[in-house]
Amino acid sequence: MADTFATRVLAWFDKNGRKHLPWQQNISAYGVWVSEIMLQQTQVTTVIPYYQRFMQRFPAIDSLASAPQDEVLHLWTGLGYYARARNLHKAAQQIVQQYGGQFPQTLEEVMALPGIGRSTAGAILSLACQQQHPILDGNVKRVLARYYAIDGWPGQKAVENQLWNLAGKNTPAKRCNHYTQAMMDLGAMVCTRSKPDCDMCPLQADCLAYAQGRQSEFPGKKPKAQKPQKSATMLVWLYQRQVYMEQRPASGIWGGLFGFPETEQSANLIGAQEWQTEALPEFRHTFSHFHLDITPQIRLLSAPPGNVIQGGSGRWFDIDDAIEVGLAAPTQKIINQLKHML
DNA sequence: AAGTCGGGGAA
DNA sequence: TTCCCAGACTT
Repeated sequence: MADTFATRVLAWFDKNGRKHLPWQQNISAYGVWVSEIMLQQTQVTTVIPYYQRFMQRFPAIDSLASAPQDEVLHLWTGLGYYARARNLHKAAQQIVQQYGGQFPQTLEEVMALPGIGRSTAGAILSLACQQQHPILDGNVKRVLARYYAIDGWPGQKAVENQLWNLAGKNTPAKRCNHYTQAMMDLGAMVCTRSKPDCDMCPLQADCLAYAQGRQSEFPGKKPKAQKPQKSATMLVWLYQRQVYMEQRPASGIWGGLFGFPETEQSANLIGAQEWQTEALPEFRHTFSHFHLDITPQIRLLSAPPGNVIQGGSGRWFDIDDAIEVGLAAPTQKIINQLKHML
């Protein structure tokens, strides 16, 4: 093979790579950073509208740093992995304090920011600053595991180390930004999880998986575990068109988001007030590691809630107003159902 | 090394 | 249904 790995990948990129994504226009470290965080474990088509809204509201690092956390979480509502938003917000404040609002330019400094690991740091500095760093996201893992026929699940340390070495070996000094984008595009568009389009691949000639007809065997699959099933009742205190929600603890599931009280614990927060109950349909919400069957239960109050909820730390929200705090997807779903019913 | 942390698109 | 996606952090 006359051309090197990187040369072929770059030639493919020039013809077929993605060059019109929102974060590829007027490239800045900040925009690339936001996009990389949103894109962690999240597909491009899902991210694009979130990215647009986020950048419109927070066009620069200092505007993000000075915003209330609730507003940041609000713009993350429905995107999942809310620690990403909390870390992004915290990191913006660190950049203002430690670097005068300028995004740091060394791998060590960038990796020290919350929410940024080695791959994301490499991607930002490569894409935005033309620095030569390898990345190892899901796309690159798949391309390299197939090209070199690397056995084993990349979640295992030894396999991951092997892939990092190969990623570093192939990352060129010239056009490293295009190479980084090219590897992600190749994994997303050609070397796909199922039915890879090998006839369009610039690496076909010496891809070991292709030569052996074993594309589907790489990368090795994660050993699958049975997902536990849990259930929860969400109490929807309702007065006219207002609902009661409490902010969840900063860490743990749905950290920092607002949600309905779960189980019966808030029943004793109510005074001698009368209410009517009304059931909403039960539905299932699935996390990466368990199923949650949710039973929403409306408790319709007949008198103003002014001093009804006594021990609660929550707030009342009018469902017709813009609720500018973070909400988990099931919470948003229940509110939408309510708006339809009432 | 294993567990935690969301939600949705695709097969 | 199951898999897994531009992963990082905690224990």
